[in-house]
This record gives sequence, structure tokens and C-alpha cells, in this order.
Amino acid sequence: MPHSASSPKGRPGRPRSAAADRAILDATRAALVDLGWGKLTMGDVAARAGVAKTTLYRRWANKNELVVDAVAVLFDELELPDLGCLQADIEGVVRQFGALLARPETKTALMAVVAESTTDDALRERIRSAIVDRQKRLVVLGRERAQQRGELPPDVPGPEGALAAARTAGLIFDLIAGAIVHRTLVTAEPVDAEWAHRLSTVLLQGLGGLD
Amino acid sequence: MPHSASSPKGRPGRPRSAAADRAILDATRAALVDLGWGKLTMGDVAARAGVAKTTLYRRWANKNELVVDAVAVLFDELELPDLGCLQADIEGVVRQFGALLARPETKTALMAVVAESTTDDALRERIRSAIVDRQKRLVVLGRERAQQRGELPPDVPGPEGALAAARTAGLIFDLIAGAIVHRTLVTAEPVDAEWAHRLSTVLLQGLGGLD
Amino acid sequence: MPHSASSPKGRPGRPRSAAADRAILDATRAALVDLGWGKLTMGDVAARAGVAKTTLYRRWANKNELVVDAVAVLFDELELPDLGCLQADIEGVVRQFGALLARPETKTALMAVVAESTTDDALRERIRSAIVDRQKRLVVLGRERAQQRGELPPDVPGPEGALAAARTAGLIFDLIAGAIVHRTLVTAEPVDAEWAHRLSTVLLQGLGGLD
Amino acid sequence: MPHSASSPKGRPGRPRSAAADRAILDATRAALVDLGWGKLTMGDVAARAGVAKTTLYRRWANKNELVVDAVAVLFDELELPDLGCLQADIEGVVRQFGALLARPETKTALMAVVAESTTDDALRERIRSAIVDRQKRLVVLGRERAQQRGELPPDVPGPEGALAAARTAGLIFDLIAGAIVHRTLVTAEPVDAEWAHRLSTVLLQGLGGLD
DNA sequence: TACTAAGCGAGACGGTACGTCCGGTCTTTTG
DNA sequence: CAAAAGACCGGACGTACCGTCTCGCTTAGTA
Repeated sequence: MPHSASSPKGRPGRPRSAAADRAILDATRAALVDLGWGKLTMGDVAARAGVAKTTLYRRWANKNELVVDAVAVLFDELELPDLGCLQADIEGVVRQFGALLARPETKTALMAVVAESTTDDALRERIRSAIVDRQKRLVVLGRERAQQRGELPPDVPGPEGALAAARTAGLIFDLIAGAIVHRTLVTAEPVDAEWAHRLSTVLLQGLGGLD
Repeated sequence: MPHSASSPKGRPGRPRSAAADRAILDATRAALVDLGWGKLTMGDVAARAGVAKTTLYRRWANKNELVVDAVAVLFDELELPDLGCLQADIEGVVRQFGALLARPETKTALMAVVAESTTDDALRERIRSAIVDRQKRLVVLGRERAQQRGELPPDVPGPEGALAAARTAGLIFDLIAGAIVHRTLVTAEPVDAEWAHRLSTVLLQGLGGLD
Repeated sequence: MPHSASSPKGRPGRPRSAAADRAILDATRAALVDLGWGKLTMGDVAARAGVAKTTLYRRWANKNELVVDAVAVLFDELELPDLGCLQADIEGVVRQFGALLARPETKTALMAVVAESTTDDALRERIRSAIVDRQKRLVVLGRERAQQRGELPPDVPGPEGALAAARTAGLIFDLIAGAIVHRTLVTAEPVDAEWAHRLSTVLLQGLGGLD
Repeated sequence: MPHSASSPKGRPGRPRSAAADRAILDATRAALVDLGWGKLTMGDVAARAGVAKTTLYRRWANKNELVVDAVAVLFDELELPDLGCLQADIEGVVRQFGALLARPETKTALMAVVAESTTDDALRERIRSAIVDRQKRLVVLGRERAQQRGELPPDVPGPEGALAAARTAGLIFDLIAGAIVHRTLVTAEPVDAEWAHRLSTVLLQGLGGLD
């Protein structure tokens, strides 16, 4: 998602190199792994990508924008495979997310980007739209599937029902994502099958208590 | 915790100024609030503290060490007030932690420090010992209190019982801290009384399901 | 004479700014007059030149190199005007050199640079090639003119004659330059017409005594 | 000549260590040889002397004062031995001065101190009184001896005679000292017996031509 | 086929902060 | 008191990046 002129067609002049785009994003992720956010430099990314610094700045306004774009795509690989029952589905996605965060590139990328966002509202917004909100779909999808299977009661109809559903989805998202992130980055212990099972057990059991 | 020579007594030469220590740490926290990690500069901290840059470097080897030390103390204020029942205790600590993270200084500090730690093992260890582990005591204490009240069954005696208890404490810590951090820093919505209540409800209900 | 890549043609990238070169050298001379070698700082020179400090360091490796280059050109203005007879020629060049060293920029520059060279062989070589050797031409030229006028006997032919001529030229150069420098910088009295006359008289008279 | 309190006797308190004085001056000369003026640091001198920096500053107000004092004594060893005739006397003192300046400590010291003086009038005055003027006695003494031997005519009596004598002495001093210094420090070739002989020849022959 | 507009590599540019070093002062304890 | 030790402030050092700029050259589409 480099910030280019809008009309991709018929613009005069030499077109941007798609290969450069790819090389830059790959180089950014590689540099992030090797160096972390703080030590990553635009010059180094350019050199890794075999590209001039100008080519970076023609596409992204600054380091933040570039890194967020380079990182966002990493989180798109999460899926909710249908494993037959809600608990299995939850465990599956927990393990997936845990595995994702176990990779140094994603770990570094996520934390760096979130940290930088604490004092940069525009960046925070970009992160939310590019990364976080795209994953909430997993919670919504899992809930729908469970309702179809009869494991969860259907939504209360009407606006207050929808509101309650949204609130619960938000809580679950914070719980799952937060627990995984905390275990990975702060506690620094692995998200293994056993831990995923215990987490999903607590969640399922606990959610019953929310009216 | 500046890295000073060990023997505080009878060393020859002019002793380090304790006032400078304090001024520097205060200035660091203030700068962190105003500027965030990335923009914070040693020169600025020195100027705020009314101190020469050399005085900073005499005490801390670099920015990371200084900021971690400046930040660590902020998390010591968390307590577990006895509110009569386990749910109230949990809600209380959740709200406390939420309020703590709502302050810009703590929010910025925590994330910055954690992010930096993803590529710096020494820093990660320093964080864990200086910040994280000191808060696990809250979970342990809450559990003991609830057992005394009869709200939770006593620990199974023997080593495997202790192990199970430790594992559960770890899960709870990740769940509570993770959810609060995630809500505050990623979802960017407040930890209010209502959310704290829902979280504690899920937790209490869910914990019953673990064996 | 900034230390740049050799080929001035067809090099890729933005070319060095010639205006910056000039501004820096001018600023260096000005700073040298105002502050002297010891107090001269690269930051100050950069500020006077309206240039970033990096631009200085891109061209010169350090203060010494910069100042020598800035100073060297000052000594190129010396000439040997044909005043009709040898004594007048000598007096002319003595007065010229005296006037040159009377200017604070040249005085400061020369001494500073020579002093620094006493412990820096590379610097000494740079000075000799950039400043000193270029002035020996005056002695050689004056001798040739006087021989054409018949005021001095022609060189003895053969290698030993050339050697003797070179030795004498060296002695004369040390005598003239040394006396002027010493009077200006150590004795700190002016090189006026009368002193120039007395010096040239001693020299002319004295040179007759060499074989 | 450290700037000490005036009364050396009966002062209360612990007396200054004379050993420290000597150690400091020796260390200063040594440091000057090793490092040159520019790189010489007070801390280094103190360390070499096995003395605290405070002890330096208690005796000398700053680097300049210390170095000039350390250097001045070096030039006191010049003498004018009576070799029987004027030319031999001159050659003798030329060789002596040449040998003196061949030593790195004197070479460095003299130039450094002179260079620093070009922008510091107080320092220049201190140098003149401590170093230069003390050597003019050699010229005056040589002249007197030659007059007693009948090699030079006696001074013209009266004030204008004295003035002329002083002027000539000044010229000779500038010529001799200047030529030696220039050859040693700029031309960077040795003052050997042959060169000394040629210099004295030119001088003696040339001086006959004055009035 | 030439023209034109933009992309591109290279690298200079003005800034800003880094972490180090030194000058000269101040504050301790020890003699 | 002096001396040794060393902390202190101030300020310059030379380096590293940032994000911008100016070159000469390449690569399209349009005339």
C-alpha cells in the first residue's frame, strides 16, 4: 500500500517498479528482525533492497509508514479452520496466533509498531485499520459458526442485542489476543498446545457466565 | 538503581549527588510523557534535570538503561486491597492497573520498553526482574486470600500440586495483564468499572473449569 | 583542495557545491583571525559558512587539513617584481613578505600550522608541499635575474655547481624567511622599509663571501 | 615559577610539595614530546606526575602558563664559550642552538608556545620575558668580546651610537635565531657544522656592509 | 522517431542527536 | 591546611541517520 498517485493507468512517465516495492517490503521485514525498530535505518533498508533511498521516500512518507505496511501483511495469514466444535476452533486460532508471534519478525514488528503508536495518533489509527480490526473477523466468524452448531444461543434481536454481542466480541478479542501477546512478549514463554487448551477452557467456561 | 561502584561507604573522592539521581529520573519520566521514547534525547533529559550530559552517562550506559530504571518504579504502586470477596478483589486490581496504564507516562514507558526488549535480551531480563515479576505477587496474594475465605479450594499438597498452582497463576497473570494492556494500548478503549466487572466475571467463572 | 574523488567528470550523484567549498575556506580564515587555532571550532566554521558540519567533514578529515588548505592560498600572492637591481628586488620581496605576515590571518595561520606540524609528519609534508616549496621559486627567480643583469656570476657548470647553487638558495631562503618570521612573530616588531634595507644589505654583502 | 603565595616561610598548614613541582614540570615536558601541544591534556600530565589535577591548578592558572614554565628552562642552557675569534663564537652558538632545537621537546615546545601566543598578548609577553629576551644577551656578549679583541670597531659614543648598536643587535638576533628555527622547523633539515659555517660566514661578511 | 514526464541510482545537503573527551571547578576523605 | 580522588558543568569532538535535494540516466507512453 505505498502512497502513490491514484490513477494507476495512463499516467505519463515511467511507471513505478513493482519489483522495487516487493524488494523494499522484504528488506524492511528482514531489517526489522535483524536490528529491531530502533536500529533500523532507511539507508540500510535501501541497501538491502538494492534500491536508492529516494525510491523509498517516493513511496512512503517516513519510517513509520513503511514499517507498518511491511508488517501488516504478516497478520493476514490467520484463519479460522472449522475443527468441528467451538473449543477446538478457539484452540486452533490461539495456537496459530501463538505460532505467528513466535517468529521474530512478527514479534518485533508488532511491539515496535504498537509502542511507536503510543505517542502518534495517526500511526495508531493506521495500525488499527491495517492490522487489528482485520483480525476481529475471526471472533465474529467463530461466534457465528458456534451459533449455527447450537453451541451458543443466537443473538438477541434488536439494537441492544447487537450492542451486547459487539461488547462481548471486544472482550473476547482483548482476552485472547492480550493473553497470547503477554505470554509471548512479556512472560516470554511459548504458546504450546497445553496452554492453548487451558486458555480456551477458561474462556468457554467463563463466557457462560455473561448473561 | 544507577550502575555505581558497589561500596557506598568510605570511597575516596566526591560522592555522587543523590539530588542529581532524583532529578534525572524525574526528568526522564517527564520527557517520556512529552516526547515518547523515539524523540526523547539524553541532552533534553540533562537539560530538564539541570545536569550535564556526562552526569547521565556516568550513571547509565545508555538511553535504554536509564528509561527502564525511570519507569520501573511506576509499577510499584499497585496493591491488592482486601474488598471482602474474590470478585471484588479482582475488579479492584483490574481497575487499578487500568488506571495506571491510562496515564501517558506509564503507557508510553511500558510499551516502549517492551518493544525495545524484543531485540535486546539483556534489556528483556532487566524488565522482567524490575517490573513484571514484582507484580505476580498480586495474583499469588489474591489466591491465598480467597483460599482463606473458602472461595477457592486449598492447594493440592505435594510438588505436583504446587506446579499446578504456579501454572494457573501464570495463566491468570497473562490473562489479566494481557487483556488490560491490549484494551488500553491496542483497542485504545478505557478500562472502566463495567469492563472490569465483565472481565472478572469471565475469569471467576472460567477458573472453575480448570480441573 | 578538499580531498575529493579524483574524476571530476561523469561521477554519479549530486556534485559537491563549489560555493560551499569557497564559503568554508573563507569562513575558516575569518574564524582563524577572530579566534586563533585553539579556539577555532568546526561548528563555528560551519555556522559562519552557512553550511552543515557534515559538509565540512565530507571534504576534510579534520581541523588540521581544513586549516592548512585554507591558509595555503594566502601565500600565493607573493611576487618578485623586477625593480631593476638585485638589492631592490630583495627589499621588495622582504617588504611584501613582511606585509603578508603583518596580517593577523596569515600570522596566526602560519604559526599554528607549523606548530601543529612538529608532531604530525603527514601535516608537515602537506605544509611543505602546499606552502613552503611554492615560495622557493622566488629565490631561484631572483638569482636568475641577477645573473642575467651581471650582478651575480653565472652558475658553475656541472653537477657540483648545481648542488652548490641549490645549497646557497636554501641558505638564503632560510635566512630571509626565517628573519622575517622571527621579527614578526617573536620579536614582534614591524618589517618596515628601513629594516628591509638593512637586511638586504647584509645579505648582498654577505653572499659575496661564499666561495 | 609556579604562582604560589609569596611568603615561603612560616605559612601555616602543610607546605607544598617541591617534589610535586618537579614531577609536574617533567611530566609536562614529556607529554609535550609525546603528544604535542594540541593533544596534551591536564589530566594526562597529572597522571604522569602521579599527582591530582587539583595540584596542577593550585600552582598554575591554566595549560598555557604551565607549559610556558615547563619550557622556559630548556633555553637557559645556551652559552657563549670563548673560542678565540668572532666567527668561531658565532658558529659555536649556532650549533648549540641547532642542537637544542633538534630535540623534540624543545622543538615542539617553542613552536607550540609561539603559535599560541599569536592570539594571546599576555602569553606573548610571558614568552618574551621568560625565553626570548634572555637569549639576546648572547648577541650583546659576543659583540663586546669581538670589540675587545679588535675584530669589531668600538661603539660610536653617544645616544645615537647606542641606538644603532641596539638595532644591529636586533637584526643579528632575528637573522641567527630566525634562520636556525626556519631550517629546523620548516625546511626540516639539520643544523650541521657545514651549514653553521656558511651562515656565520655570510653574517660576518655582511655585517661589514652596515654603515 | 522524437518528445516528455516520471522513475531511478547515487550521493551531497542541512539538521539533530549520539556518546566521548577535556578544561577547569567543587566536594569529599585522608594525611 | 595540602593532597588524592573523583564528581560536576559546559562545550567541542567526529559519527550516524533523517528526510530533502540535485544530478545524469533510463523507461515508458504520446506526438
